[in-house]
Amino acid sequence: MAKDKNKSATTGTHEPENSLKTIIAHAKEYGFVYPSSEIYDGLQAVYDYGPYGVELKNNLKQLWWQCMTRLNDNIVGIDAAIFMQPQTWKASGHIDSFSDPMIDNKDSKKRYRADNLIEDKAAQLEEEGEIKTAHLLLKKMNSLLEAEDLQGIKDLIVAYNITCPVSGTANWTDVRQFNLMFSTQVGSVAEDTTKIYLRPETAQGIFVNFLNVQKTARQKVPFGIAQIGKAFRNEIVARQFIFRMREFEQMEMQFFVRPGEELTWFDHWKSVRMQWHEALGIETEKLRIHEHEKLAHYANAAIDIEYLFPFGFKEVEGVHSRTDFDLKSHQELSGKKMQYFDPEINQNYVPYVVETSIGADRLFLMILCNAYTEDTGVDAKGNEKVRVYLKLHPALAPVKAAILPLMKKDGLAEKAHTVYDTLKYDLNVVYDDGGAIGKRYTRQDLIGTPFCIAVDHQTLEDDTVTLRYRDTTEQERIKIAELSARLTKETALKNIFKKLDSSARL
RNA sequence: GCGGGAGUAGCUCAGCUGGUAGAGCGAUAGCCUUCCAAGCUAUAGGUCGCGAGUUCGAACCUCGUCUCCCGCUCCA
Repeated sequence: MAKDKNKSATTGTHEPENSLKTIIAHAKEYGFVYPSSEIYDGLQAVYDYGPYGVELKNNLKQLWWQCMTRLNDNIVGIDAAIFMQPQTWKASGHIDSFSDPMIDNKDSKKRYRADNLIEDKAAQLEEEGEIKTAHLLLKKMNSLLEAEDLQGIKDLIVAYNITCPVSGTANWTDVRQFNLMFSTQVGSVAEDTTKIYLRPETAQGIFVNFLNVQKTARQKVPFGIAQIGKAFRNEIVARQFIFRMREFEQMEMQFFVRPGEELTWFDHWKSVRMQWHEALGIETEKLRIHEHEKLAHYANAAIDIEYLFPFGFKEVEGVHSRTDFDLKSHQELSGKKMQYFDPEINQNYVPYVVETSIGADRLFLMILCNAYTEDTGVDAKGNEKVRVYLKLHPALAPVKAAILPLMKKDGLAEKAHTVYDTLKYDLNVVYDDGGAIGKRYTRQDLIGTPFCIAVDHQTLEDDTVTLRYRDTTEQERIKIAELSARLTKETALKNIFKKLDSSARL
């Protein structure tokens, strides 16, 4: 990309609008997202939220939480621990499927699961009539896998002259274990420790609590459990800013239904969640549904809701029909019944589960990308300039209003402080009297503050102020006494979720 | 993991064939100013990503390393 030597932060033309670089730079410059431990060069795929970032993220979480638990009287929340008894991950399949021996071919640059390569070779040998050799190979492989002897597996691949299907060569790297779960240990004495994992998804905390919640919240199937919490995955390649992080936050809702009714509910949640994204103000053209062709081991139907990020359509939320896989395997491994007695049909069963799972960080990124706006106009001197602002829904904006005295003198600052004081109990507002008022308006535009309140000389006479709208920069005069009610109304989360009718009853 | 590109002040960048760092903007304080990054004055800020090496001398050359971006790969 050609560099423009005359570009500056204020005149604006730089990377194409909405390029990921622009978003990252804006997020860092204006206090939304910083690289983690940046003074030490950061840590790959880990980020921290700054003062405005955390406000925006909290607003998003709150919106999701209220849409789930308030709009649906049969959805309740929990907050489960990040650490769980390790058996949990055995039952969920994460220990088996999240840890694979991988090998790369140096010529074709292709990566394979080492065990798959060997199995393919065995199948080929069998076809060629070398049944004994094939069985011996598999036997060797299994004992090596059990012993976690990665070098042995590499040796086996070399010994049997297994080649890359693409390049045809046997120029392999070493076999490496890619364990996608982070582990640590409980217990302070080294010999006495137990290996535990940082949860790779929040869902299992819901499943293991299924009966606790059902009984104590006196819920009847169908009902749902919602949770917001951190999850951790040791991604091999984690990139694209906060899109794929090693530590991330999920907002999941597991909806328990009668067996056989799961696909109806799956369709229900699919459309409810899609409506939710539209209610946030995302244009329909930037959203799409991706149907899964290859289903995960636990699912019998699955879709992703994708958003058109600067780097293409990518998943923001998943809706999965997880069948009774999770509850059933917990039932088997723990020996505890994970069943519900349904009085309507007089039957005991393991409920089926429909899951909605959205990444809070991905949602945040979607909202940020979608809000970032560059308008070209002219400045006070008549030069062309680019006005950058975040077109955030007022209910989501980190700061709801800024109170700005036109000047510091003539008692305007003092008056503005009293306006600030009347609003601070109801809303996240800021006071700013530094520099010219135009600069202060711009500062607020850059962080997406929907309203600016200017205190001028007329205010001293009649107790009115001007209310400036971020998107149009237009102003209206309003009585100070009416401000609180007006702003509270305009910035209420209710404005978003009252558009939704997601009642989870059919 | 592979290939390509990048890293100098908060931001955007300049810094010639090696000679111990600059600009604009921003920030802060004051003055001025009744409304969209205005003006004047002053102040703060950088072991040139980090570590080695070559050299009398390294932001600049060499090697290593970390981080980020783009493409592929992988992954939910």
